[in-house]
Amino acid sequence: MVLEIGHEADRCDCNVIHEDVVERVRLTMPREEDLYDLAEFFKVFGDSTRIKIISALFKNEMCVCDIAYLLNMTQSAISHQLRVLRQARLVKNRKEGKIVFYSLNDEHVKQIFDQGLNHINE
Amino acid sequence: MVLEIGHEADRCDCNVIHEDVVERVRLTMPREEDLYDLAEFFKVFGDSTRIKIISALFKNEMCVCDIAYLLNMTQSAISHQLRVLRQARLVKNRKEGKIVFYSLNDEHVKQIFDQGLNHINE
DNA sequence: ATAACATATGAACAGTTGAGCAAGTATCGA
DNA sequence: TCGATACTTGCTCAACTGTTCATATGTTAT
Repeated sequence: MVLEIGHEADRCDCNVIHEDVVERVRLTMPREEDLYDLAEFFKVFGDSTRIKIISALFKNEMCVCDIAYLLNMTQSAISHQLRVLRQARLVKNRKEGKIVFYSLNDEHVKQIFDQGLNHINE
Repeated sequence: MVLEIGHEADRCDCNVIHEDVVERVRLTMPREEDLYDLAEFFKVFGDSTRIKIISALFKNEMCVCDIAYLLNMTQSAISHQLRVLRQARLVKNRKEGKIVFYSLNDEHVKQIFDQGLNHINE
């Protein structure tokens, strides 16, 4: 098999390659960077503490302390996770004196959450 | 504040708790176990290698070697990740002699994938 | 049988991540 | 101004995860 210059087959250690299929697929795939961002996005959903927080905020905005109480975890742990959710733009907050209320910040979240539930319940 | 017997406020180290809100939220939340499974499910999407594999399989079924070639990774690495995807019931495979072809196994996957893309592109 | 090859798997290792602790910031009330 | 309180953040460590290497399994051709 003739490899083109610069062809990225350095690590692939097998021979049966359906070149036509691979190249066709390559054309349809999103940019590498977008796929990376997408994985980062789903990573945020991939932790049970964060999923619980998201699930809780569907019903009501809540302050950090309420969430810590609800989930029986330290305020620090919740605050750390809220930061992750904030950075992913999944939650927003408003301040009322000392108290910070968090709520969801995205319309897609509920749909993604529910479709995930569909999958695990089928 | 009076704590009920067996109340799970052991680790919460603050005082301002909106009990009514918290208890109302608690009633609407899915079972702990389902939330755990949901996090496990999203964890599978939270790795760029697996996202690339999923993204590739939208277009065509492919053998392990094709995927390794496409992503310029070792066959072993791909095989390991395909196992994760298989265990999450996201892909299925069919065997043709020595070659194993993988394809997607779920209708929700495309929707979840696309809604994730919506989020990062907004 | 034996060789060749596509894929799977186990162990090891590096890198990442979540939680707790302790210290810090910001706001309120006295 | 001072203490109390709601929250945030830096650090550390144990636990987890993805990749590689070496090896095993299963299929085909000779």
